[in-house]
Amino acid sequence: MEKRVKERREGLPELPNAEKGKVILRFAPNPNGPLSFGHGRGVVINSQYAETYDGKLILRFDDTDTSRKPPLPLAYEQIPEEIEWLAGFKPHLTIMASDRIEVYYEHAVKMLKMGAGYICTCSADEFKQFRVAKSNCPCRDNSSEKNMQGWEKMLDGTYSPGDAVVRVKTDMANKNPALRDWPAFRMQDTITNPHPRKEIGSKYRVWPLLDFQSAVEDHLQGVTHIIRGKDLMDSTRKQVLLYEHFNWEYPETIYWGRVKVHEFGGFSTSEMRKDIEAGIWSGWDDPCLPTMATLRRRGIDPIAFRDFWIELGLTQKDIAVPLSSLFAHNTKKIDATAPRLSFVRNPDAISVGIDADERMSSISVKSHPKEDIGMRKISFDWNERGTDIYIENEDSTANADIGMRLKDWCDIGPIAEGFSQMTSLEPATELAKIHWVAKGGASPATLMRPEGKQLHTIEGLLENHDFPIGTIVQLERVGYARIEKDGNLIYTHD
RNA sequence: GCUCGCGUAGUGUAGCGGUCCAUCAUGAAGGCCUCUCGAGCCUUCGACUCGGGUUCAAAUCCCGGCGCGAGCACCA
Repeated sequence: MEKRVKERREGLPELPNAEKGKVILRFAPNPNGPLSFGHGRGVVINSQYAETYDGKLILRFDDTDTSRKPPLPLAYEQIPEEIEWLAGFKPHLTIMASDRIEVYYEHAVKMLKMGAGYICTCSADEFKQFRVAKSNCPCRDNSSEKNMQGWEKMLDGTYSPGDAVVRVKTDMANKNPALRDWPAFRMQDTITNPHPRKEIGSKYRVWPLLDFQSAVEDHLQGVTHIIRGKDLMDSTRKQVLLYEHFNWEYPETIYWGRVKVHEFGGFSTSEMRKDIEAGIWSGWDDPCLPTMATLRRRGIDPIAFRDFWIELGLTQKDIAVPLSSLFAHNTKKIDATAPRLSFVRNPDAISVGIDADERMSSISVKSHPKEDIGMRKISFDWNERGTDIYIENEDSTANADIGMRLKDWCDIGPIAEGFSQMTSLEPATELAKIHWVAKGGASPATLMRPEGKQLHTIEGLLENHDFPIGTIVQLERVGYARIEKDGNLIYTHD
């Protein structure tokens, strides 16, 4: 009997009805902040499919809410960079919804003239009653002339925000309440809350809602496949009803479920923005925040982040993943190129006694135990008794009675009054191997280590080095860390 | 309340009627290797939400229950 090994599908599943070279995908974030951890999924999945099918990826800024989720100017610049970092290429086309308001207006007018939509002057509460009761609101019977008059009143400011909306006619008896005559346009007070893009500012009073804007734009751009969260399933259903009015064909749509990262409970872009402005966080790349900027800063490899998302796949299950899953991917990417370096926390000065004939001016240590990525040199200053080093307090107390192995150098005997005699250059296997730095060969540095919403700042002595800013190193017996601009360290992961 | 969706080892996934006493990764435990508590290698552990039905045959199809999540915003 032979055991058959079943073929296991690798990577993402095939896209339905996808023809190589003709696939058009889009990634449509709200630029109310730079990209978050969760946006990574949209970037990775869409860009991966674009590559696989030799298709196009459109970046669309859905910036149509000027008051609740106002766009952040910085985001328009940072998001494209973040996409390029993660996807490995620039979007083939970038669109801003705020540039396309008049196009949406044309479609609104078309819809009103067709009798497929109407101006509704009911309040949100009033309409809710109709929605619950499955009955038509009085505005539903407006003639198209009356609707056009209403539309003009919205545009010219006769109406104020809250007075009127444009609704898409579906069916008030639709068994899914979410689909009943849904709103397509509302008014916004752009005098009080101008759109942050200067060229838009207070130019428009009437703004499309996502379901309308996105639906029209997807059609106009020839989007063939929409990949979105399953919380948008009803959005798809609303849009399909709109497409039927226009006689358009809706793109293939694929959904993913909700992802929660254990370590990051309860962060939203709006909340982060508020807290950054309040000074709670140092910026969008604060070590504690679940943003792509922070991931980059902490030394997460973009390929590892891609692998992480691709492994999660495209299921509609709601999942909760630990950050360690991403870290496992990252270790695979960075370990081979991460130079080893010693970082001594809670340093204890130890004087090491060495006979004069065994003193060398320096030793050379491999930067990586397996890979050939160079050597580092550790120099010593000698005095009458020997030389001074620092080791972690925890190590010196734990091993004071028996001595220890100074990794890559020598064994030392028991420590008494800050002094220990070197016993051998060759390692005695029974001794604990600890890391250390030479007195003149290290400089004070801090290691920033985020733990949930807490940032721990660990002081220590970092072995001297000449690695450039941004190098990801492995601190012996501590973990991976990235060298920051000021020479300090930010913790990557274990 | 109405509507929609999901439910495979601790976690995440593959499988989607027989080749499944169910894949792979991660995790945990043990071992090997190694001058790091890192990497690598090996072994082990561990799952089809429940109940009916259809069928010669169900993780896979159907119905119901249960659990979880989402939508019903003049947010995206």
